[in-house]
Amino acid sequence: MSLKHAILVLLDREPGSGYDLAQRFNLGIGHFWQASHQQIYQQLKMLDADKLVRFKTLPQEGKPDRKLYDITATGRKALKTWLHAAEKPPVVRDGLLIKIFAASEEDYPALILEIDRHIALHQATLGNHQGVEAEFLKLAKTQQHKHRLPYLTLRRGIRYEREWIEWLEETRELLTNDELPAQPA
Amino acid sequence: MSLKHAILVLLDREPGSGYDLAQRFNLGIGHFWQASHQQIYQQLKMLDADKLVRFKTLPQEGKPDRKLYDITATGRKALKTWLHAAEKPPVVRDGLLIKIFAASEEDYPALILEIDRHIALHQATLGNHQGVEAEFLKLAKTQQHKHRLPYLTLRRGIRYEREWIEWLEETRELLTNDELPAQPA
DNA sequence: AGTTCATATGCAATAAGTTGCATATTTATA
DNA sequence: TATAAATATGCAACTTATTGCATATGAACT
Repeated sequence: MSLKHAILVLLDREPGSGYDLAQRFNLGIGHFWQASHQQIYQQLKMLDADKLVRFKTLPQEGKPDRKLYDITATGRKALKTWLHAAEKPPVVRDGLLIKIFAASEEDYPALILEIDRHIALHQATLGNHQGVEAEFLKLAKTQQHKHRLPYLTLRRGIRYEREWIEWLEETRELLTNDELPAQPA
Repeated sequence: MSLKHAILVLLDREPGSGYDLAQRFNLGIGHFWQASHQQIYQQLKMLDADKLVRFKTLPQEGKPDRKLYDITATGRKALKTWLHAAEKPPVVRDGLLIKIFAASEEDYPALILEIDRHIALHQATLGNHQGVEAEFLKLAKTQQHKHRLPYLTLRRGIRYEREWIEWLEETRELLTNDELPAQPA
């Protein structure tokens, strides 16, 4: 299961609490893996039961105690094994495409509004990604080299969003004018 | 839930058995929704309980009886309502990207083999999509117009696969030579 | 003074998807 | 002649993810 390994990867880079991990999922690797804090806490508990991670409790005032998790040697071994195993490409399940597939002309106005909404969402995500890229590009070449692999995955995120926007804009145009595409995809 | 509505969409176009639907998922709309036969049978049962579909049993010899499902008026109404509701963009969860993110140099050879495997998978899918597109392009313009929306979703599938292949090939190249990308994404 | 946000963890119920198994025949392939 | 593939439906167990709720405080906003 990949969520477990995503957590192991993050903890391998730097120990942290469930809360920390939730932030790293959002800000650091959200372009290829998303997880809610509920899911993260559940998985940390299971990873602990399997001895792949361990934690020490840091008492705090007012707030619940922080549990600082760290990967174990067993965890590192499991991670390495998983890293060398075959991975299935993700299954595609896209509700918006069902809607576009199934629409009739009376649905076009609503659909175009929905497409606009999605364009805005993807543009926002793209903007975030490009912000992160800009930070990376400011680094010295040696630092860039150090973070090259995360950067390669970010490039995938950027292109994914860009591709979405291009397709959505083209599709919006074709729906508006009820036309066929001028060329093959 | 979208799987239910994907089934309603297919039944709205043409009644069919669970088995038929599984084929249509594979061959017709697999580029934006995938479902196993087990899942389809489960959902058909629930859709029937909710009166969104109904079926008649067609006795057969040797094989189990075919249950020919059809959408009901209630089902059509539910479908229309869903079609006009907002849809969240699909969450991204990609195990291969975790692996690339987390790899160290000793993992590169295994990773490059895995990337090659994924390139082949995406190329096969792209080939299938392009075969379907070629069929579409052979049709007369009036026929093309009739199937324009499914074709627009297919274009998305084609570009998705193409984008994957481009990124995988570039990434493979950069990993092989341990280089940084020449330009921003 | 009241609301929202950030910090920090968690339970419980439900929904959605996967995996493995079971049955039974016909037709095509090696 | 044996094996696999296509036809046709389904149960059961399990895994994975979502949704809603609960708690408790400090800081910042309105």
